[in-house]
Order: sequence, then structure tokens, then C-alpha cells
Amino acid sequence: MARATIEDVAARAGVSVATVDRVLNARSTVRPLNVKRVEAAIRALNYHPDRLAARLARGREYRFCFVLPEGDNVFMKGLEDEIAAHTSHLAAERVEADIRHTDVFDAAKLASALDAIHGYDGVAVVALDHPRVREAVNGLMARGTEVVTLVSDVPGAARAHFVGIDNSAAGRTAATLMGRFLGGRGGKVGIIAGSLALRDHAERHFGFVQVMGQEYPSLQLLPLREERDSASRTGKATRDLFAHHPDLIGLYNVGAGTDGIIDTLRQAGRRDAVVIAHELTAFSRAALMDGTLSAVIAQDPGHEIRSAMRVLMARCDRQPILAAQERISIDIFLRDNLP
Amino acid sequence: MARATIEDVAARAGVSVATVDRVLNARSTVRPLNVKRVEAAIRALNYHPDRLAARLARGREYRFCFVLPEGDNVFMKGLEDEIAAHTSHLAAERVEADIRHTDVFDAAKLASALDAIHGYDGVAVVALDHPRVREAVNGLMARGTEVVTLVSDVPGAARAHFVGIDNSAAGRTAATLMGRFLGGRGGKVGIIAGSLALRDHAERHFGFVQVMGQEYPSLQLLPLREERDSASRTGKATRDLFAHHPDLIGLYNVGAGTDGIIDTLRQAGRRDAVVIAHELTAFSRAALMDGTLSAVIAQDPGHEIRSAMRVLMARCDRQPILAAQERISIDIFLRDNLP
DNA sequence: CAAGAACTGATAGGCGTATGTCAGTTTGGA
DNA sequence: TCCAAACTGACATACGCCTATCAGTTCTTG
Repeated sequence: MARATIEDVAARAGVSVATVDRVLNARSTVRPLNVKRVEAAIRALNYHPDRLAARLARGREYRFCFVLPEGDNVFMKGLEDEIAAHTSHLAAERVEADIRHTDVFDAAKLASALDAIHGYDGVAVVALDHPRVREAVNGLMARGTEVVTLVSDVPGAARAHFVGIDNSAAGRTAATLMGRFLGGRGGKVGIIAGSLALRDHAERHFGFVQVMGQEYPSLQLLPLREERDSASRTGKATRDLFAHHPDLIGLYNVGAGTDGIIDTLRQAGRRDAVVIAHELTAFSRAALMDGTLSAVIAQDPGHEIRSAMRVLMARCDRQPILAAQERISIDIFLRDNLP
Repeated sequence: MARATIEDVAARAGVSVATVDRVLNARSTVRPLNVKRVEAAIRALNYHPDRLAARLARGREYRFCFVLPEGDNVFMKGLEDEIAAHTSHLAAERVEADIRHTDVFDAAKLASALDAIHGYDGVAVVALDHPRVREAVNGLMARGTEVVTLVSDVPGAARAHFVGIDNSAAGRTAATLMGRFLGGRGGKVGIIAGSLALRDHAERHFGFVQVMGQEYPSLQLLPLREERDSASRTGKATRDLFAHHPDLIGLYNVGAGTDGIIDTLRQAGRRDAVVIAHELTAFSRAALMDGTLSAVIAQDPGHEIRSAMRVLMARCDRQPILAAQERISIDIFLRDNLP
């Protein structure tokens, strides 16, 4: 049996198509009895409005804006590539996406960048957990622009959705890998982050410290070093750590700037330490392959971009989202399961 | 500027819409000069036929058939749930999917089940690597039915695509986890599989043995036991292994039937052994949480089903597929990064 | 140069839904 | 009972493309 159309529903309910449409799209009030009849007919025929036809008829276009950090963060470049790739792919479905850059370490700048956004149906933003930013996000939502946060969330804000991983779970995962890979050895473990003002970094740090403290008391955690995701600074930090702590056997890089760490480790020839970092890049892949890195914890930028776009489109159409499909997983990569 | 339509292209190329359509859909021959003009106009206007309108006009429907193993394999049940969920979601895009069951250990039955398939646009099958099956797959493709293999491949066959993981990489991943988690300890490691006649099991086994032999010579691999994915048999095998080998410190279950192993381990109270298994189920989750399992290697059934459907749809429309989106990753789950 | 072949343009109708208009019917309240 | 308000049906147009038809034009080829 072929798909039911709106006419089938009207016939079955004993009303006109116009009335069915009024029920479906809340166009104007319909007598309760007829509403019931229509709803019964829809159920009986298992009718779903044809999304293609609906979108064609509405002539809907989707204009999205992605707000990303400026600078040379490799992971963020990856996100941009995915946006470009997916946008051209979605051009055939009337989706347009622009990218704007801003300083991710400066809440005021980010907030005013968000305030300046007009004429878009949806915004995806790599956010910063700060009252000004929260307010800006709420403002966008209030103006009718759908907002999703990407990679880094603003928990209190009225954003429609957060596209990203559970970062404290990611930190716990790093700790368990560290603890198990060290397999009972005792010694010191260093931690480097970009900035604890970044919510994702703070949460990873929290999760890592939590599990290390509870499960691996024989490992001594060194104080966190904040190095602003800069490769030169993380490299120097790595040199310092190894110089000051001969019994350093583990290193966890919470944020970006992994390149600097890898370079330093290669030069120092320290292959015995367990080193765990985040995000898959050309550098971190190579380091996994040659054993400089023991494990990488990652999130799939392609999945995140596609998810952000799907969620924004669904919100614009007031359709439900498929939670399972939009959950971003915490990927663990070893040398052997690289994509 | 708004999207270009086929009329814009026609106007710009100085021909009629009919001619543009002839070029686009290879409907009949067009003078080379006009072909060039049309193609130039398409490029100039960055024209992409509106996929929604095209599908609406074509009135295309997609009828897919999923061929799955019968029996009580939990992972396969998960696949079925995902098919049901995604089918209702895709009903709005004119996709229908049926499920058929067959004996996965019997190549002849599977092959004749495939031969019996008619009236579908696409077939997704959990395959078996056997000449009869290969022939049946080739037959379907020859009859114009698109075929993708799911979870378990038939390498030589003309299938359009394989939706699943690289199983020898999965085996290598298991070995690396095993070796690193054991952290230099010496002892014996047991391996249980369903059957080496299943290509995915054979490949995992191969990858596991390969890495263990090369990288962890202090670990002695016991001979593989084939237990047909049955929980009672894997349970018994586990008891036997621990009874005969007091120095067993690791266990890898290549296939299904993990429940039996978990039950046995719980009863025996053996918490020191590193145990690695495949696929995320209610059982394996609980076992990860309480430490009975050290790690689970998994593939996302939801992703696989969605991917199979997307690939089949793309093939039916002769459209390219997004390789990155369709790559199924080898997921590693620890207690801390469970979804 | 005639006849057929190859090509082109114009146009109609359809896919399933959205949206708006307008006349006609029913209902509720005074 | 009557009028306004609430509701309903019928219909037209649009979205962008596909498919088919047919008459008209331009090329081949003998």
C-alpha cells in the first residue's frame, strides 16, 4: 500500500484537506470533534506529512552561523573543514553556513560577536562559560535564533542543545587509561591544560583528578600547568617537568598544543612515560604510531558538525531530534584503531 | 542571492529548460556545443538540482530488506531495534525496510534466502564468507538490487559497500589493550571465539595473535576455543581455562556469548584477570561498571543501520557517498566513557 | 536536393504540501 | 429568534523538478 497523503486523511476523517491542514499546522481553530476525527485518521493511516514536499512548499531556507575561535588550533581547523565539506553537501537541501571567528579566551568579545549576529536561523558556537556569554546566547534564543553550543558548553544558558562530549567523563577515561597503562608502577604524573577558564578543560581536569585520587593512590599528581594551548609553551612545560621530576612516568595534556609536547618527547627520547592527549590530528596520529603518545581521547569533528546542522534544522522545523544519533561519543584511539 | 533554478540555467545557456534537463538526466542526445553551454551555465550559477524537488517529482520510493541471523544474539537484537527506530523516522522520506532472518552458520540457507529476495531496491545482509553467498550477492547486484554487507563482509563479492569495522584492527586493538593493561606481567592469555568460519571472528583472532606475538612475548597465548557464541558453552570454557591454568591472567572473547563468561567470573571472584570482550550490551555494561570486564570493543549498531540506509539510498539515486560519515569506528569502552 | 535523422523549444501535467481567499454553514449568546 | 462569531469546504497558486509529447528546426546522407 502506498503512502497516505493529506487527501486520504481528509477523506477518512470526513473533512476537507483545508481542515486537516488547519489541524496539522495550527493555522486556525478547528472544532474539537473534527480535531479528534483528523487525529484518529492520521493514526489509522499512519500518516506522516512528506517532509520533502513540505519543505519544498514552504520554500524554507536555513542560514546558519558557526562561531569558532580564531588562531591556529588544529582541531578547530578540522571543524572548519568539516563545515565546508558538509555545507556544499547540504547546498542541495538549501542550507547555507557562514563561519565567524572570535577570541575564545575573551568573554566580552565572544559575547559581542554573538550580539552582532542577525539574519540567521541558527547559530553554533564554541562557547565560554561566562555570564556575559550566557546572556548573549539567551538573547539570541529570545530573538528567535536557535543556538547550539559546540565542543564547549554554557550550562546555564537557554541553548537548544549541546553538541559535544561529557568532558568530565573524558577526564576520567584518561585517568583510567593512565592508571591501567602504568599498571601498578609508582611515580609522578604531570597535567597540562590550556586554561581552567575553559569549561571543557576544567571538567577534564576535574574528572582526571577525581579518578586518579580514588583509584591510583600510588601515583602522585603534580600541580596543573596552564599553557594557553600554545605549542611552544607546552613544549617548554614538558621540558621543565621532566627536568624537575626524574620519576615522572605519566603526562596528560588536557587541551591543545600537543605538538609541542610531542616534539619535546621525541627529542628527549622519553619512551617509557605514558602520555595521553586529546584530539586526533596529523601530529597526534604520527605520535601514536611511533609510540610517543600512548593513547588519544577524541571527539569526531565531522560528527559534531553534522550533528549541529541536523539539530539546528530540526529545531527550525520544530521537529524532534534523534537523541541516539546526536550523542557524541568519547573516542579512545590507540595505534591500532586509528581511522 | 537566491538559489539558481533550472530555468536560470536555461536562460543563461540560451537554451530551453527541456534541453538542460536532457543534459542533466541523459534523457536524449544533445548537440555538443549546447552541452558545453549548459555545463558552463551550471558552473557559473553554481547550480545544484534541488534534491527535495527532484525526489518529490520522481516519486521515488526505497524498499530495503535487512537479512539478519536468527537466534538470541543480543547485538543482533540491537541492530533490529535500530532498524525499527530508523525506519519509522525515515517513513517521512519514503523508506520502507523489512527484516528477514536466517541461519548465519549455514551458507546454503543464507544464499537461498538471498536468492529468494525480489522486489526490493536494496538489501543489507550480515554475511558469511562463502562462495555460495558471494554468488548470491553477485546475483542480486546483477538483477539491479543494491547490496551492502553489514557487520560481516564477503570480500570477493560485488557488494556496493561494507558497513562495519575492520575486524583485524579490532583484534589488534584488543591485544594492545590486553598487553598494556597487563603491564609487563607474565602469564597465560585465553581466547574464545564463536567460530573461525565467521570472517569477523577469524580476522579478530588473527589481529590479536599477531600483535600479542610481536609485542608481548612474555604472554603465552592458549589455543583458541570455538564455542559457537553460546553463553553456556563460553561459561564452561571459562571455568575450564581457569581450572587448568592457575596463571591465566587474561581472557579475550572474540565473539558473542559474553554473558556466560561474566557469570562465571563473578562466581569465581576472579577480579585480577584482564578480560576483554566485544559489543556493548546491558550485560557487558554492568560488567564494565563492576570491574568484571576491563574493556569492551564495540561498533555502534545505530550508526551501522543509519549508514546502511544512507548508502543504499545514495546508491539508488546514483549519488556519491560521504566516506567519512560512513566509516564505522572501532569503539573502545571503559567504565568511564560508556554512552 | 529530397528524405530521413538528429536535435530543440514550448508546454502540459504531476509529485505532496503550504497558504490564502471567499463563500457557505454551523454554533453560541443575547 | 436572530446576528455575529466560529468554523468549514472548495479552489487556486506556488515550490522546483521530472516526464512526455509534438511540432518545428537543423543536420546528414545518398
